[in-house]
Amino acid sequence: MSERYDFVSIEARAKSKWAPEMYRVSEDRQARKFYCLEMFPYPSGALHMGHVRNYSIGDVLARFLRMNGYNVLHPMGWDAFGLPAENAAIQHGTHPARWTWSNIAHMKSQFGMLGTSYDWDREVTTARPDYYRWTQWLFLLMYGRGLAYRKRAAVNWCPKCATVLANEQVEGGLCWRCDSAVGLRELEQWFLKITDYADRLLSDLDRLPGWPERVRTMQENWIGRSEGVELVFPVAGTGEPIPVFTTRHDTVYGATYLVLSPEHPLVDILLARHPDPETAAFVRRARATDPSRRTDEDLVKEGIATGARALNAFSGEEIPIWIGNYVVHAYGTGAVMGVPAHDQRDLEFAGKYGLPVRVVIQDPGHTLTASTLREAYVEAGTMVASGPFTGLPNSEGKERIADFAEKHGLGQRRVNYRLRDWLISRQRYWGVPIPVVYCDHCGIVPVPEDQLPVVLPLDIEVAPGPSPLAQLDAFINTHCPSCGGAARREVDTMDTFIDSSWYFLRYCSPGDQERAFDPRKADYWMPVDQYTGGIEHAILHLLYSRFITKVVHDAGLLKVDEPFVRLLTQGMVVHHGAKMSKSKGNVVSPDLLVKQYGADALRLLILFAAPPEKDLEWSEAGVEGASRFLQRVFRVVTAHAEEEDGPGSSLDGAAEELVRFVHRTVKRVSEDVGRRRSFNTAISALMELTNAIYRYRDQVPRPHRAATTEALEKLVLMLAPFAPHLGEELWERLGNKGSVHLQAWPGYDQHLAASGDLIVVVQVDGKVRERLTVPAELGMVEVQVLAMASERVQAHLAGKTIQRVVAVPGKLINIVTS
RNA sequence: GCCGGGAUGGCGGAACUGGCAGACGCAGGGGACUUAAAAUCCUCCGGGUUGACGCCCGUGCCGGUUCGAGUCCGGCUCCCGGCACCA
Repeated sequence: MSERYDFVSIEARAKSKWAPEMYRVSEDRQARKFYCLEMFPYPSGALHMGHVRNYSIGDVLARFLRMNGYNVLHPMGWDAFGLPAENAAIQHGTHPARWTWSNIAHMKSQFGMLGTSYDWDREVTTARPDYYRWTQWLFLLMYGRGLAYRKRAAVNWCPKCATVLANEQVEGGLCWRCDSAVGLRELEQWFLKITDYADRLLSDLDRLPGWPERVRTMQENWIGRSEGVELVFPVAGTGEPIPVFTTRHDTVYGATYLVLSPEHPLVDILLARHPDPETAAFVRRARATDPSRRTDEDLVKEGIATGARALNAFSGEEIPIWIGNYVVHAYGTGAVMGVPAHDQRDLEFAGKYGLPVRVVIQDPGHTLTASTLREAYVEAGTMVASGPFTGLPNSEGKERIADFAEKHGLGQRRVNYRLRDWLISRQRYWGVPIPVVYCDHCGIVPVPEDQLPVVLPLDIEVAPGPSPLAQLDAFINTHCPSCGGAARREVDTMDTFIDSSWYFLRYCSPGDQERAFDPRKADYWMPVDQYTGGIEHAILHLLYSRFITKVVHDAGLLKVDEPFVRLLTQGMVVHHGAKMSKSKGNVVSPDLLVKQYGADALRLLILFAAPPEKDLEWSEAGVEGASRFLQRVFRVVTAHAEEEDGPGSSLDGAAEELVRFVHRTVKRVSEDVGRRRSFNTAISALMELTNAIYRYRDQVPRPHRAATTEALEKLVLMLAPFAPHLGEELWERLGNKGSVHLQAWPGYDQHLAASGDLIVVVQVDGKVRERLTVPAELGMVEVQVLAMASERVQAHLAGKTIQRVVAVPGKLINIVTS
């Protein structure tokens, strides 16, 4: 009666064997370092399947690289500030801190359950003063470098979260967290000048070949660089300059009007000069439209003439100035020139309001006429009706007009970005206090570094409505660090994305009391060699982290200026075709699965079922398959271990073939996990090896002892990163001492892996007609002779003339007939 | 509209540099063991055709390059993701 695979006791035994110091690391300049990082979780309550996937990937890599001799930094922590804690506090009458700490405790125990290999000595928690003190320090660093500033602006406001949001956190006009429609509010808020870094954030994407194309493209789109010219149109009569940004300055002779955004400062000036109730009403209405509807495609393009005119210095004409609801104030200069013939939007606008259309770029194919133009012509062509530039190809005209504008003070070349500065103020309690006080005498005064942290008071009541900080006099009232007089503290907290945009630096020296991170240690560990996390952070967290890293680099505190060398964005875990969520009722609990099948089976399945970057459709049957495989491994190792020791039968052909198979598998798995990060194929290779071992043992009366031991030991070593508990158990049962996770990754003999019999395909005219099993050492000339001798091949060659023979060594022979 | 990614058996997927399409697993059919079941093992499993050996077709669609295309090129269709009155 053979023993069954009892994962409950095996996993408990393995865990009891693992000491915390097993994965503890320090800087070792002799060893090759590897920083293996997974996005730390928000402590929302419990780990879900998405987490299991994320952290299984990271754990396999960390264990694999450790076995390969790397000094692996593999830390974990908690992105612990955030709104859900406040909402939970309101709902359940608890405190955000208590809710957060208890979630962390539970989730940490779940990590233990999964058997992940973290250096827990490096645990960071963003909501603890020993961490957020340095988040505040980072803010001061940026303030000192002119990268943090306060500005009154119309900002995104989520009514449900009762706070403002950064542009990146508004998705299609809706709040990224709660999907409420976002409105606009005119508020004075703190911003970080990420736009100063727009160019570098864009161009340095080229230095990230280890990132998925998809993510780089998304960041590229988000930054939205466009090259053009800012042309100045003076107001006729008064001469006030109206700069407009355009990428089509080659069409400037076709500009027949200007359009200002409703928020443009000149609008109020012109209105004051020529009061008109209709225009005033239009402006009021346009300004009140919230941003979610403003960028709506269905928004009707509307405008109104101001009556004022501006000079088109190129054509010498005076053209009307309009106000239009479709002009985005925050982009460019908030004013555009209207060229109906060569811009679809302008053509529609001109059509609606009877503005003149003038063709200035001619289609080389067929001649365009302004009166019959139904679609704007936006392709390349020859410039016409464009003064001295007439006759030029428009691409050349573009350069000439830009040169001309710069020479005559009519405008300048400019680069514009879609990216906006990062709004970081949040009208919420559970976050990092912005370390600033407001003094009637001195104005905005940053809290000096030696007075950090500005502690978030914990003795508060969280209730719906405004942040409790804003009502807490004991917090608000303070002294000015500069003049000592009475002053008020900033009551807003920081966007929690700041917390997570530098945590990878803190992991390098988590206990440092003197500074955010020790540069010597950070320079050792950074950059993160492999970062794993969800695609949903393609812009948000990943762009912010790149920005902060560059700032810290520029401050001379860090050698690297890109944080993540290689990025793996894992796909979602879906169930019944939809992302798992409580509201859809399709959630599968990892705890339950661990109870039913064990952590090893769960980890194995989640890596086996799909390549890491693809979405994974959850299947209950799959986990049974994974469990079945582990049982097969368990049974064969146990059977072998129980067999009498001894030489077994001699090293015959079958045993030799097994050894070759082992070496081939080690090669495959090493490449799949190491170079390709292809865990699903690595696991399938391990399954094939297991099948081969079974086949061998069935084939011979007494298996060759050494060959079988080698096969099983290597199988167990390679399985260990995926199924760490079973790996540990079986390593011991094979008679080995010490943890399997501290062993060296098995090597393989290149020659052995490439030796043995192989199958060469013989084609006639590209169609497979024969498969020859030949020794790998056999030359292709000999193989060709065998191929020609084949009856089947001969049958297909009957009556044909051989024209040529293509031979691919070790693979195929193709006999081509005429 | 622009940009990026994708489409392979009943299902998840494999085929890495142009060289055996469907590895590995799931589901299913048949069988062995068993009083029976579970577990385990063996076997079949893209379509058509054949008594059989085989032969023909087949990687979203149309065409091309090549001795040879799931893979490369051109043109489409559909799906997913990002951006979008950004001038």
